[in-house]
Amino acid sequence: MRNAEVVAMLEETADLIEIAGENPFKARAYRRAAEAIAALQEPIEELVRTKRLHTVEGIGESIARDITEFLQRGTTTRLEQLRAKYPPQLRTLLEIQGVGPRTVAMLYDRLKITTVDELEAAAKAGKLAKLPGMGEQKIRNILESIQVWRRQQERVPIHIALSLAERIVAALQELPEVIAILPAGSLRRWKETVGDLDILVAARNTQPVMDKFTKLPEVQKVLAHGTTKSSVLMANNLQVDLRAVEPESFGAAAQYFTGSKAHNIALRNLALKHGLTVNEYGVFREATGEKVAGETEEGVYEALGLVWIPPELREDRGELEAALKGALPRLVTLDDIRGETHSHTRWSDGAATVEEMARAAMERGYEYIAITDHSPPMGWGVKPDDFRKLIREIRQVSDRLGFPVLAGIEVDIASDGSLHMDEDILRQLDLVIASVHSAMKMDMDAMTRRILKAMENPLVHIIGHPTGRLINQRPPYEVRVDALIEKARETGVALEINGSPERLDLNDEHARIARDAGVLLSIGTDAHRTEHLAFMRFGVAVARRAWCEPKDIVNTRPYTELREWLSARRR
DNA sequence: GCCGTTTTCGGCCCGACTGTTTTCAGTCG
Ligand SMILES: Nc1nc2c(ncn2[C@H]2C[C@H](O)[C@@H](COP(=O)(O)OP(=O)(O)OP(=O)(O)O)O2)c(=O)[nH]1
Ligand SMILES: [Mg+2]
Ligand SMILES: [Mg+2]
Ligand SMILES: [Zn+2]
Repeated sequence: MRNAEVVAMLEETADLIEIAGENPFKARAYRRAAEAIAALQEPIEELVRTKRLHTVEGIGESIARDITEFLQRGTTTRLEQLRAKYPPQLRTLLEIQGVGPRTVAMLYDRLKITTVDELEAAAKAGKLAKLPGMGEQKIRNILESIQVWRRQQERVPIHIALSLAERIVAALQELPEVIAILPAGSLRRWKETVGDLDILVAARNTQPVMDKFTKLPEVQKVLAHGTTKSSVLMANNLQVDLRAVEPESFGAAAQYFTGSKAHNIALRNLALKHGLTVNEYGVFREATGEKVAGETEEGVYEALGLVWIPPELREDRGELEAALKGALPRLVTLDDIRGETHSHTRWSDGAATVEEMARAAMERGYEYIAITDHSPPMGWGVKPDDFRKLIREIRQVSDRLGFPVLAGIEVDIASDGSLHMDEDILRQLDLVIASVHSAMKMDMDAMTRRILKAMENPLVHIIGHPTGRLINQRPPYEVRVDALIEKARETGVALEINGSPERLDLNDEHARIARDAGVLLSIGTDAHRTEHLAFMRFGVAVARRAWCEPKDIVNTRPYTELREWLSARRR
């Protein structure tokens, strides 16, 4: 599958078109095509082979020709011509805040600057001052932006972003002018990582809010400071954008600031078809300018003939079409979750006892919890003899508490696809999660075969964290997720949405494909301490972004139904 | 470059902030 390469080619083409100063709509066309292919689940080669490239929205004759040529010779004539004019390493300069395609082109045309270091040197040597439109302030800003660029950090995982946002919201809440606050952007959409924090406030008098926001104690640098919008860089190098509107526009502003950008553009295009125009202040009739909505988000969507769309779905992946037809899914909620399917205790690498985990589950209002400690060969795995004792303890605790505690295991899948635990023990267990923890550097076919073999084992109920990725730390191991999904459909084995915020595995996109295939999913927190049971909200968020309804999630089922599913696998 | 319940040509989301501009281009959300 060469989709990622094609996406990179199209993005480079788009960037270089902009730098070259060609029609910006052409650049947008290339960018839209890149997005469409990034969202594609099928290998692009297959689309080319079966002559279906044109069926992809945003791919016409020229881009189809580019893609075909790229797959044959690894580059395109279009790209070669652009590269001859502007070297591709110029694209790095675009990462510097405030430096866009026009500036990059001028820096190259006039000074042959191609790297950040050269730009810095030229600025310090006073060479930029000769350029048109380059005043002292602009040069100072570029130098400062280069420093920020050098410290630039990766995208922030959602659980960290949530707590940072809470602190800022609390500070803004103190301001007397603030009537309402809403953390928006990718955070409100529950994306797994966020690039910045986007916070919306309602206020009658917005200027003092902006003034006080830019003077918050943790602010390292003020990037912009206007009457309705400001941006700051916090001490931890996280950017925070604040937008303020009057209460009459709060709904429209919430819609705008929640995004995504692609959703906004699609929504605004839909409005135009109805003679309406949408901005962050409201929905207006194009002809008269009359305002028809804006105070609430529901009102904005309603004015366009849509039902309100949950933020998690706002990615322009079919949600507008579904909302038009009134066919949005009834997304699963935290309240729908009836129990925990993946947890650890001191018997392996957890911090709590079986009883503590069970009591914590009861406190959450669950109907059941499965204790699923590790198997060998991990050093902390429970050895077969100890596992018999662990099972006894689980039964005793369950009896004592009068609360269903399932005896489970997270068994390691060996390189050959066999399970690292005695079969007689697996038979005694109520719930078996099988997952990969070792020998992750296998080639794609071998890894896929390994997991498929485990799925064919009738003792296995769930495949845990199916791709093994750790957010910002480790890429997924190479595996054909579509093959796992197909096998899950065939066998009835559930795939896990691991809700541990460093994993979130399956991710939203894979979980959506699984759901569309009718595959059952299990949301487990992989709790290693009692507090980790609260990670369930992150797992639910992934499921919601995957369009999952309660019926798609096995642990929305009541205890008896869960037991029926578990034993049905064994027959 | 793409696309079509108004179009095969003429649009393409829409607005805030900044710096250097004397009326707005560039960049970003
Ligand atoms: N209409 C419109 N809205 C935009 C545009 N760019 C950004 N927005 C809106 C939608 C975004 O969700 C919101 C915040 O912008 P961000 O750049 O912070 O993006 P977002 O938070 O979605 O993703 P992030 O995790 O920050 O990369 O502003 C745009 O070009 N047009
Ligand atoms: Mg954002
Ligand atoms: Mg932002
Ligand atoms: Zn685990």
